[in-house]
Amino acid sequence: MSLGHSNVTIEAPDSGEIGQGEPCAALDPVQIQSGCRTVSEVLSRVGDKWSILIVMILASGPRRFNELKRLVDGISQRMLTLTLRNLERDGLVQRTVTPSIPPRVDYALTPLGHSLRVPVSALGEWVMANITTIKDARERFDEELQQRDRLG
Amino acid sequence: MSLGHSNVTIEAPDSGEIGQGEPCAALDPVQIQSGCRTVSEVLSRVGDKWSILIVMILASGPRRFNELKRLVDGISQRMLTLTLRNLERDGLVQRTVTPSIPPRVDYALTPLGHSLRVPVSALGEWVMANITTIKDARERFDEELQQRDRLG
DNA sequence: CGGTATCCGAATGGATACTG
DNA sequence: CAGTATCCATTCGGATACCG
Repeated sequence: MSLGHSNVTIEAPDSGEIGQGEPCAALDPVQIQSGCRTVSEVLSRVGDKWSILIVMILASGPRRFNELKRLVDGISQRMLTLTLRNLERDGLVQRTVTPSIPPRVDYALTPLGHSLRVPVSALGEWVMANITTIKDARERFDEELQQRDRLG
Repeated sequence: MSLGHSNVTIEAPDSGEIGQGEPCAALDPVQIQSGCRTVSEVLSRVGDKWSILIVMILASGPRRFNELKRLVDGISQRMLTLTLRNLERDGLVQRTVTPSIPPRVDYALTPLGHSLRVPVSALGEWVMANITTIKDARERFDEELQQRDRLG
Protein backbone atom coordinates (compact mmCIF):
# COMPACT_ATOMS: atom_id res chain seq x y z
CA MET A 1 0.00 0.00 0.00
CA SER A 2 0.92 3.64 -0.04
CA LEU A 3 4.31 4.07 -1.68
CA GLY A 4 6.65 1.14 -2.01
CA HIS A 5 8.34 0.31 1.25
CA SER A 6 10.30 3.27 2.50
CA ASN A 7 8.62 6.53 3.35
CA VAL A 8 10.47 9.58 4.55
CA THR A 9 8.34 9.54 7.66
CA ILE A 10 4.86 8.65 6.64
CA GLU A 11 3.96 5.08 7.57
CA ALA A 12 6.50 5.03 10.39
CA PRO A 13 5.47 2.39 12.95
CA ASP A 14 3.18 4.55 15.01
CA SER A 15 5.69 4.99 17.84
CA GLY A 16 7.53 8.31 18.23
CA GLU A 17 4.62 10.59 18.95
CA ILE A 18 5.46 14.21 19.51
CA GLY A 19 5.50 15.29 23.13
CA GLN A 20 5.21 18.73 24.60
CA GLY A 21 8.29 20.34 26.07
CA GLU A 22 10.27 23.51 26.60
CA PRO A 23 12.69 25.00 24.09
CA CYS A 24 16.31 23.94 24.52
CA ALA A 25 17.39 26.10 27.40
CA ALA A 26 20.90 24.70 27.60
CA LEU A 27 20.52 24.13 31.31
CA ASP A 28 18.78 21.05 32.58
CA PRO A 29 19.61 17.97 30.51
CA VAL A 30 16.14 16.61 31.10
CA GLN A 31 14.62 19.75 29.65
CA ILE A 32 16.99 19.46 26.74
CA GLN A 33 15.88 15.90 26.12
CA SER A 34 12.16 16.59 26.01
CA GLY A 35 12.41 19.87 24.13
CA CYS A 36 15.17 18.96 21.73
CA ARG A 37 13.67 15.63 20.75
CA THR A 38 10.66 17.46 19.45
CA VAL A 39 12.79 20.07 17.77
CA SER A 40 15.04 17.39 16.32
CA GLU A 41 12.14 15.58 14.81
CA VAL A 42 10.90 18.61 12.93
CA LEU A 43 14.46 19.63 12.16
CA SER A 44 15.10 16.30 10.51
CA ARG A 45 12.18 17.01 8.23
CA VAL A 46 13.61 20.43 7.45
CA GLY A 47 17.10 19.00 7.23
CA ASP A 48 16.36 16.24 4.75
CA LYS A 49 17.71 16.43 1.27
CA TRP A 50 14.73 18.03 -0.45
CA SER A 51 12.31 19.68 1.98
CA ILE A 52 13.75 23.17 2.34
CA LEU A 53 14.54 23.25 -1.35
CA ILE A 54 10.88 22.65 -2.12
CA VAL A 55 9.68 25.07 0.54
CA MET A 56 11.95 27.76 -0.86
CA ILE A 57 10.75 27.16 -4.40
CA LEU A 58 7.10 27.20 -3.32
CA ALA A 59 7.77 30.46 -1.53
CA SER A 60 7.56 32.24 -4.88
CA GLY A 61 4.14 30.76 -5.60
CA PRO A 62 2.20 27.53 -6.20
CA ARG A 63 3.62 24.93 -8.55
CA ARG A 64 2.38 21.80 -10.27
CA PHE A 65 3.91 18.38 -9.67
CA ASN A 66 6.01 18.04 -12.80
CA GLU A 67 6.91 21.70 -12.64
CA LEU A 68 8.48 21.04 -9.25
CA LYS A 69 10.17 17.95 -10.59
CA ARG A 70 11.84 19.97 -13.31
CA LEU A 71 12.78 22.80 -10.94
CA VAL A 72 14.31 20.69 -8.22
CA ASP A 73 16.80 18.98 -10.52
CA GLY A 74 18.00 15.57 -9.49
CA ILE A 75 14.98 14.57 -7.44
CA SER A 76 13.30 11.29 -8.28
CA GLN A 77 9.56 11.15 -8.72
CA ARG A 78 9.41 8.92 -5.70
CA MET A 79 11.18 11.35 -3.40
CA LEU A 80 9.21 14.31 -4.70
CA THR A 81 5.94 12.53 -3.89
CA LEU A 82 7.20 11.41 -0.50
CA THR A 83 8.57 14.81 0.45
CA LEU A 84 5.41 16.61 -0.64
CA ARG A 85 3.25 14.13 1.30
CA ASN A 86 5.17 14.77 4.48
CA LEU A 87 5.14 18.53 4.04
CA GLU A 88 1.41 18.26 3.49
CA ARG A 89 1.02 16.05 6.52
CA ASP A 90 2.79 18.59 8.70
CA GLY A 91 0.49 21.31 7.38
CA LEU A 92 3.29 23.18 5.62
CA VAL A 93 2.02 22.58 2.11
CA GLN A 94 -1.49 22.62 0.67
CA ARG A 95 -2.31 20.13 -2.10
CA THR A 96 -5.10 21.12 -4.47
CA VAL A 97 -6.52 18.73 -7.04
CA THR A 98 -8.36 19.98 -10.11
CA PRO A 99 -10.07 16.91 -11.58
CA SER A 100 -9.68 17.84 -15.21
CA ILE A 101 -8.28 15.69 -18.00
CA PRO A 102 -5.39 15.52 -17.70
CA PRO A 103 -5.61 16.02 -13.93
CA ARG A 104 -3.99 19.09 -12.43
CA VAL A 105 -2.47 19.17 -8.95
CA ASP A 106 -1.10 22.33 -7.38
CA TYR A 107 1.14 22.58 -4.36
CA ALA A 108 1.27 25.79 -2.35
CA LEU A 109 2.80 26.90 0.91
CA THR A 110 0.33 27.30 3.77
CA PRO A 111 0.66 30.27 6.15
CA LEU A 112 2.50 27.89 8.46
CA GLY A 113 4.81 26.97 5.63
CA HIS A 114 5.50 30.60 4.93
CA SER A 115 6.21 31.31 8.58
CA LEU A 116 8.80 28.53 8.58
CA ARG A 117 10.83 30.45 6.04
CA VAL A 118 11.79 33.05 8.64
CA PRO A 119 13.82 30.81 11.00
CA VAL A 120 15.05 28.66 8.10
CA SER A 121 16.34 31.72 6.32
CA ALA A 122 18.08 32.79 9.51
CA LEU A 123 19.80 29.43 9.65
CA GLY A 124 20.58 29.71 5.96
CA GLU A 125 22.20 33.06 6.51
CA TRP A 126 24.26 31.67 9.36
CA VAL A 127 25.50 28.93 7.04
CA MET A 128 26.37 31.33 4.27
CA ALA A 129 28.08 33.66 6.71
CA ASN A 130 30.20 30.85 8.12
CA ILE A 131 30.62 28.53 5.16
CA THR A 132 34.21 29.60 4.62
CA THR A 133 35.09 28.95 8.25
CA ILE A 134 33.46 25.55 8.07
CA LYS A 135 35.20 24.65 4.82
CA ASP A 136 38.55 25.66 6.28
CA ALA A 137 37.92 23.67 9.44
CA ARG A 138 37.11 20.61 7.37
CA GLU A 139 40.19 20.99 5.24
CA ARG A 140 42.49 21.31 8.23
CA PHE A 141 40.80 18.38 9.95
CA ASP A 142 41.11 16.14 6.91
CA GLU A 143 44.73 17.16 6.35
CA GLU A 144 45.73 16.45 9.92
CA LEU A 145 43.99 13.09 9.65
CA GLN A 146 45.99 12.20 6.55
CA GLN A 147 49.20 13.23 8.31
CA ARG A 148 48.48 10.77 11.08
CA ASP A 149 47.59 8.06 8.56
CA ARG A 150 50.89 8.53 6.74
CA LEU A 151 52.88 8.31 9.93
CA GLY A 152 51.00 5.39 11.43
CA MET B 1 40.27 2.10 9.19
CA SER B 2 38.64 4.93 11.01
CA LEU B 3 35.33 3.73 12.39
CA GLY B 4 33.78 0.62 10.96
CA HIS B 5 32.24 1.29 7.59
CA SER B 6 29.54 3.89 7.94
CA ASN B 7 30.33 7.37 9.10
CA VAL B 8 27.74 10.08 9.48
CA THR B 9 29.65 12.11 6.95
CA ILE B 10 33.30 11.59 7.61
CA GLU B 11 34.97 9.36 5.03
CA ALA B 12 32.39 10.21 2.41
CA PRO B 13 33.85 9.56 -1.06
CA ASP B 14 35.46 12.92 -1.56
CA SER B 15 32.81 14.14 -3.97
CA GLY B 16 30.24 16.66 -2.73
CA GLU B 17 32.48 19.59 -1.99
CA ILE B 18 30.78 22.67 -0.67
CA GLY B 19 30.34 25.41 -3.21
CA GLN B 20 29.81 29.10 -2.69
CA GLY B 21 26.37 30.57 -3.31
CA GLU B 22 23.75 33.06 -2.26
CA PRO B 23 21.22 32.53 0.52
CA CYS B 24 17.88 31.10 -0.60
CA ALA B 25 16.21 34.16 -2.03
CA ALA B 26 13.05 32.38 -3.13
CA LEU B 27 13.36 33.91 -6.57
CA ASP B 28 15.64 32.33 -9.13
CA PRO B 29 15.52 28.52 -9.00
CA VAL B 30 19.18 28.39 -9.99
CA GLN B 31 20.10 30.58 -7.05
CA ILE B 32 17.99 28.36 -4.84
CA GLN B 33 19.84 25.29 -6.08
CA SER B 34 23.35 26.58 -5.42
CA GLY B 35 22.56 28.29 -2.14
CA CYS B 36 20.17 25.75 -0.69
CA ARG B 37 22.35 22.77 -1.48
CA THR B 38 25.01 24.24 0.74
CA VAL B 39 22.49 25.13 3.39
CA SER B 40 20.93 21.68 3.15
CA GLU B 41 24.23 20.00 3.67
CA VAL B 42 24.93 21.83 6.91
CA LEU B 43 21.28 21.56 7.88
CA SER B 44 21.43 17.81 7.57
CA ARG B 45 24.27 17.84 10.07
CA VAL B 46 22.21 19.99 12.38
CA GLY B 47 19.11 17.97 11.63
CA ASP B 48 20.54 14.56 12.39
CA LYS B 49 19.36 12.65 15.38
CA TRP B 50 22.05 13.72 17.86
CA SER B 51 23.93 16.83 16.76
CA ILE B 52 21.79 19.62 18.16
CA LEU B 53 21.19 17.65 21.32
CA ILE B 54 24.94 17.51 21.89
CA VAL B 55 25.46 21.13 20.92
CA MET B 56 22.76 22.18 23.36
CA ILE B 57 24.25 20.12 26.15
CA LEU B 58 27.74 21.47 25.47
CA ALA B 59 26.30 24.96 25.56
CA SER B 60 26.32 24.77 29.34
CA GLY B 61 30.00 23.87 29.46
CA PRO B 62 32.59 21.29 28.40
CA ARG B 63 31.87 17.63 29.01
CA ARG B 64 33.85 14.41 28.97
CA PHE B 65 33.06 11.55 26.63
CA ASN B 66 31.27 9.22 29.00
CA GLU B 67 29.60 12.15 30.67
CA LEU B 68 28.01 13.00 27.33
CA LYS B 69 27.12 9.39 26.78
CA ARG B 70 25.20 9.34 30.05
CA LEU B 71 23.54 12.70 29.40
CA VAL B 72 22.34 12.01 25.91
CA ASP B 73 20.41 8.88 26.85
CA GLY B 74 19.91 6.32 24.15
CA ILE B 75 22.94 7.16 22.07
CA SER B 76 25.33 4.34 21.22
CA GLN B 77 29.03 4.80 21.74
CA ARG B 78 29.49 4.51 18.04
CA MET B 79 27.10 7.34 17.18
CA LEU B 80 28.46 9.56 19.93
CA THR B 81 31.97 9.20 18.54
CA LEU B 82 30.79 9.73 14.98
CA THR B 83 28.69 12.76 15.82
CA LEU B 84 31.45 14.35 17.86
CA ARG B 85 33.98 13.73 15.07
CA ASN B 86 31.79 15.48 12.55
CA LEU B 87 31.06 18.40 14.85
CA GLU B 88 34.78 18.67 15.41
CA ARG B 89 35.47 18.45 11.70
CA ASP B 90 33.08 21.31 11.03
CA GLY B 91 34.82 23.38 13.68
CA LEU B 92 31.79 23.47 15.98
CA VAL B 93 33.36 21.45 18.77
CA GLN B 94 36.84 21.47 20.24
CA ARG B 95 38.33 18.16 21.39
CA THR B 96 40.97 18.37 24.11
CA VAL B 97 43.01 15.38 25.21
CA THR B 98 44.70 15.28 28.60
CA PRO B 99 47.14 12.35 28.43
CA SER B 100 46.75 11.22 32.02
CA ILE B 101 46.02 7.72 33.26
CA PRO B 102 43.22 7.10 32.71
CA PRO B 103 43.12 9.46 29.73
CA ARG B 104 40.77 12.43 29.85
CA VAL B 105 39.06 13.91 26.81
CA ASP B 106 36.96 17.05 26.99
CA TYR B 107 34.57 18.33 24.37
CA ALA B 108 33.65 21.99 24.28
CA LEU B 109 31.76 24.28 21.94
CA THR B 110 33.93 26.58 19.86
CA PRO B 111 32.86 30.20 19.31
CA LEU B 112 31.44 29.01 15.99
CA GLY B 113 29.52 26.31 17.82
CA HIS B 114 28.13 28.86 20.24
CA SER B 115 27.10 31.16 17.42
CA LEU B 116 25.16 28.32 15.85
CA ARG B 117 22.91 28.22 18.89
CA VAL B 118 21.31 31.52 17.91
CA PRO B 119 19.63 30.44 14.65
CA VAL B 120 19.05 26.93 15.96
CA SER B 121 17.24 28.30 18.98
CA ALA B 122 15.16 30.46 16.68
CA LEU B 123 14.16 27.37 14.76
CA GLY B 124 13.54 25.57 18.03
CA GLU B 125 11.25 28.33 19.17
CA TRP B 126 9.36 28.20 15.89
CA VAL B 127 8.84 24.48 16.42
CA MET B 128 7.66 24.90 20.01
CA ALA B 129 5.37 27.74 18.98
CA ASN B 130 3.80 25.66 16.22
CA ILE B 131 4.02 22.14 17.55
CA THR B 132 0.33 22.01 18.35
CA THR B 133 -0.60 23.15 14.86
CA ILE B 134 1.71 20.54 13.37
CA LYS B 135 0.37 17.78 15.61
CA ASP B 136 -3.19 18.67 14.69
CA ALA B 137 -2.34 18.76 10.99
CA ARG B 138 -0.80 15.30 11.26
CA GLU B 139 -3.76 13.90 13.10
CA ARG B 140 -6.23 15.22 10.57
CA PHE B 141 -4.07 14.00 7.71
CA ASP B 142 -3.74 10.50 9.16
CA GLU B 143 -7.44 10.31 9.95
CA GLU B 144 -8.49 11.32 6.46
CA LEU B 145 -6.06 8.75 5.11
CA GLN B 146 -7.66 6.00 7.20
CA GLN B 147 -11.11 7.08 6.03
CA ARG B 148 -10.05 6.58 2.43
CA ASP B 149 -8.47 3.21 3.25
CA ARG B 150 -11.68 1.98 4.87
CA LEU B 151 -13.75 3.00 1.87
CA GLY B 152 -11.32 1.77 -0.78
C1' DC C 1 38.54 5.96 30.17
C1' DG C 2 37.91 6.71 25.43
C1' DG C 3 37.80 4.90 21.83
C1' DT C 4 38.08 1.06 17.13
C1' DA C 5 36.84 -2.97 14.35
C1' DT C 6 33.45 -6.03 12.77
C1' DC C 7 29.04 -8.03 12.01
C1' DC C 8 24.55 -7.53 10.42
C1' DG C 9 19.56 -6.11 10.35
C1' DA C 10 16.89 -1.89 9.15
C1' DA C 11 16.00 2.12 6.73
C1' DT C 12 16.93 5.11 2.68
C1' DG C 13 16.36 6.17 -1.83
C1' DG C 14 17.17 5.59 -7.12
C1' DA C 15 15.51 3.16 -11.47
C1' DT C 16 12.03 1.23 -13.75
C1' DA C 17 7.53 -0.28 -15.10
C1' DC C 18 2.73 0.30 -14.73
C1' DT C 19 -2.08 2.95 -13.86
C1' DG C 20 -6.36 6.17 -13.84
C1' DC D 1 -0.30 14.50 -15.82
C1' DA D 2 0.29 12.71 -11.43
C1' DG D 3 1.10 9.42 -9.26
C1' DT D 4 1.93 3.69 -7.37
C1' DA D 5 4.24 -0.62 -7.06
C1' DT D 6 8.30 -3.30 -7.11
C1' DC D 7 13.10 -4.30 -7.15
C1' DC D 8 17.41 -3.53 -5.56
C1' DA D 9 21.96 -1.13 -4.10
C1' DT D 10 23.65 1.76 -0.71
C1' DT D 11 23.85 3.68 3.76
C1' DC D 12 22.73 3.92 8.54
C1' DG D 13 23.22 2.55 12.94
C1' DG D 14 22.80 -0.77 17.06
C1' DA D 15 25.26 -4.70 19.44
C1' DT D 16 29.26 -6.69 20.57
C1' DA D 17 34.08 -7.54 21.24
C1' DC D 18 38.51 -5.80 21.66
C1' DC D 19 42.59 -2.19 22.53
C1' DG D 20 46.02 1.50 24.46
